[in-house]
Amino acid sequence: MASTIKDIAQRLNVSVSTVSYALNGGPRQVPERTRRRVLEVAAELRYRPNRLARALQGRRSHVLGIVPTLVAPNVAIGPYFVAGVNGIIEASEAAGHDVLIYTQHSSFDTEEGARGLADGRSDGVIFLAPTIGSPGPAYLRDIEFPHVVIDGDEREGSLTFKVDNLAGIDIAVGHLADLGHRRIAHLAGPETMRDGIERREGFFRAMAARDLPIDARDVIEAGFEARTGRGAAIALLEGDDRPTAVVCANDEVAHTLVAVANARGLRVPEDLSIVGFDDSVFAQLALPGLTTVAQPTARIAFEAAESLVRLVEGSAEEEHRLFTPELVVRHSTLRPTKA
Amino acid sequence: MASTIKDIAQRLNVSVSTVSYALNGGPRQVPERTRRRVLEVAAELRYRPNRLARALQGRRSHVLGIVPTLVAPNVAIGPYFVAGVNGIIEASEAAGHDVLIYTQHSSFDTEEGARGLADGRSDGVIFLAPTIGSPGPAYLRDIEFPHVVIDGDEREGSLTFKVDNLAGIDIAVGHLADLGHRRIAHLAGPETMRDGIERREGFFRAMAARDLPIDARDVIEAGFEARTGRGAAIALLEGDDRPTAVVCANDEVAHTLVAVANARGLRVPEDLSIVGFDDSVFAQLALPGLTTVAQPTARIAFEAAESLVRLVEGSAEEEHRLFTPELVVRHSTLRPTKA
DNA sequence: ATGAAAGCGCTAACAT
DNA sequence: ATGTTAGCGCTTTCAT
Repeated sequence: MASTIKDIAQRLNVSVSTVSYALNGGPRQVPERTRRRVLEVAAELRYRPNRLARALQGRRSHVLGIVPTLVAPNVAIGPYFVAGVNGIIEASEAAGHDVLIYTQHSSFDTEEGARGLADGRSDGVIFLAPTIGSPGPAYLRDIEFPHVVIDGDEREGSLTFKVDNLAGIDIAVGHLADLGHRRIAHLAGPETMRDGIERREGFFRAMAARDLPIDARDVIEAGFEARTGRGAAIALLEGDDRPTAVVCANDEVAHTLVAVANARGLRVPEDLSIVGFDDSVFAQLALPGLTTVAQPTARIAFEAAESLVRLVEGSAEEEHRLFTPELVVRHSTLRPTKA
Repeated sequence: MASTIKDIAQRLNVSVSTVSYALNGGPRQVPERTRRRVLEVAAELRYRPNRLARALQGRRSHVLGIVPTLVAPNVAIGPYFVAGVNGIIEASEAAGHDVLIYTQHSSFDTEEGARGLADGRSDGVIFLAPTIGSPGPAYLRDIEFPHVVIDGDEREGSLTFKVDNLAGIDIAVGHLADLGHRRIAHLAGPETMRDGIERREGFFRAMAARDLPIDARDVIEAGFEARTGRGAAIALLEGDDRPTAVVCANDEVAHTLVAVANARGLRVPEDLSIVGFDDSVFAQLALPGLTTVAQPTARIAFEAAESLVRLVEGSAEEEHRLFTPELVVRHSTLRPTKA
């Protein structure tokens, strides 16, 4: 059995409050001599503070919760998730918080499940790319539990952080159009996620803005994962009448498209130009290096976590931050070869 | 202010115990009628259980802690860490636990810091590739706090899980030797980490077992990251008298070596064969596809987490599991070209 | 059947 | 200066 401040107090014949103050160095003064003896006995007894008890009493756990998207069993392995978690961890560490990952993600889709988030174990939570209509953020807003949303809906009462998807897709399409492409396709993200919807919308707008026609066969839902994108990639490339360039919903799908294209004997970028979205760690390692719309995922998450910390501490400025993406040109895009 | 069972009890003029039993469905019987009314009022008051209080009382938090290695600020971004965390999350979810990442990693290197791990917030912790001599595992063993160690020292009193590094390097060297390479180099991992040490040791043994000489210039410490490996890669390749093949401490270093080799005008695998270690997600996407020693990182972590759960629950079998790696041959290795 | 009360380990307000 | 005590929200033993 681990020892407690009570054990220390008994050994020294002092009160628990004295021990508590000695251990914490305040707020009440404790004579140096007593303080030292407390510390000695604490070491001797291998005392370690129970942060659970402290959190219960102080109503502060110093933990930030992360609610992963409800997408797949392997969420935690995607580069987007990883970058986000990394940013959150960095910010948390700086703020003296630890990070709790709510793993029971299958249940967060119901209010029932969302209730489990505000359970005292975290001071606030971060939704990482919640699916559209997920009741979590709305529920937490109702009960006024501190939370921020990354890449989700900009609802009132929630702090939100996301990349400017419209602008991102616009520079992607612009880049391809500048190279001379006219038939440009889009492997779209899931309709169940904000980023998916906005990028698709952005594609339509960017094409329209340039008076570029969109072939009905050229917009196919591909999801956000390699696994889900394969079928769409195959469908897009079958037959000889195909686009000369593709804007993908994210890098993972873009990599898959490269692989599928290669398997079909198409060379990238000579026969097909491909643009990704995210600039995940893979993008530069891949062959060819992927031209992609870079979003500062880790920094977005970092700032979201920082805001959450402020929110927890009471300085509650509502904000909806939009981060500006940038095009990174590598080697998966080229002017179309004259047929 | 969030409502508590006390609020519910007052509203209904029943005792808190009745409410508690009604809410939890036991262990004591509560008349159906009362039970329903409790549930109604609970919903009305937006009651949600405080798991902190429950954990304090029940001495079980249902949280597994992860202690990341003390390596770099960006630990959480490496594919190894990611795979490990993913495995842990999967296992935790299945066991009904959440996952707490202890982010204050700068401090775990001292016993002082290690003490902060057994703070009641987690039922047990998982060390993910702790540095050699890190006092954490030893300390937790002393205070008998449940913990498991992945890719660390096999110390008594701790459950350990790791890949068979010696065997892994042996098949890597064997593969290269079979191809006909004789001058094989090793970009070694850090001496501060178990995997680094064992793989280096494995390299010496595997070479000796095949009567292959090792040039003193051909074993260079490169760390486990792209950042740390670059210098070593450059040093290894400078001059014309260089090895024909290199066994790298892990995939990240191998990818860096490929990049450095390309920058020097060397083609992989024609001019230089490269073997990695891990089979991280990058390995197959990279160009050329990386020949590497695959270790089931996620599964190792998964099983470690499962064992930890059992340990927490009292079935304490000491174990030191060794997982068998496998060679995955892709396109970064080839027989040496006759000079 | 159900209420009262102890106690998990801690902090801090309230004595003295 | 320091001790006593009331909670934080919950579970569970002990009474009734």
